Amino acid sequence: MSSHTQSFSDRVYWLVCQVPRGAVATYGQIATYAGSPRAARAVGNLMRLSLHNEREVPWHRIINARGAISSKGDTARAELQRRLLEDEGIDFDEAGCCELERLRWQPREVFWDE
DNA sequence: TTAGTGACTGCAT
DNA sequence: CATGCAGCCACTA
Repeated sequence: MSSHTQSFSDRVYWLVCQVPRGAVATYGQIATYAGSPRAARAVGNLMRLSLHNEREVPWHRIINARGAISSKGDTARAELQRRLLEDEGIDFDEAGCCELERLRWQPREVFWDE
C-alpha cells in the first residue's frame, strides 16, 4: 500500500477491515500502521464518522490503549460496541477491560512504503 | 486558509 | 487506582 496514492482515512478504513472477528486493535495501532503514529485521536474521529458514512467496517473492533471501550458520552454506541464484541467471544472485566495483549490483532505485513 | 472538534494517549497528581 | 491535562492530528465547515 502506498501513502502517496491513498489518503490517511482510506488506509485507516482498509486496515480496520483487516481486523478479524474475535480480535481487537487500538486506535494507536491503526494510526501507526496507517503511517501516522500520533493520530490515534483522528482514527477515533474516523470511526465515529464511519457510523454515518455507509461504510461497512468492523468499527467495533477498535478500542483504546487500555483495552476498554471509549464512550465519551455516547453511551448507546458504547453499549452496542460491547455487545458486538461479546457476540464475538470477547469478555470484559469489572473495570470494562478485555485481555488486550491476548486479543490484539497482529498484522503480518508491512503496509506502508518507506 | 483557519479555527473548532473529539470513539486518543502517556505522564503527572 | 482514578482523574486531569497538554500535545497531537485529520477532518469539516
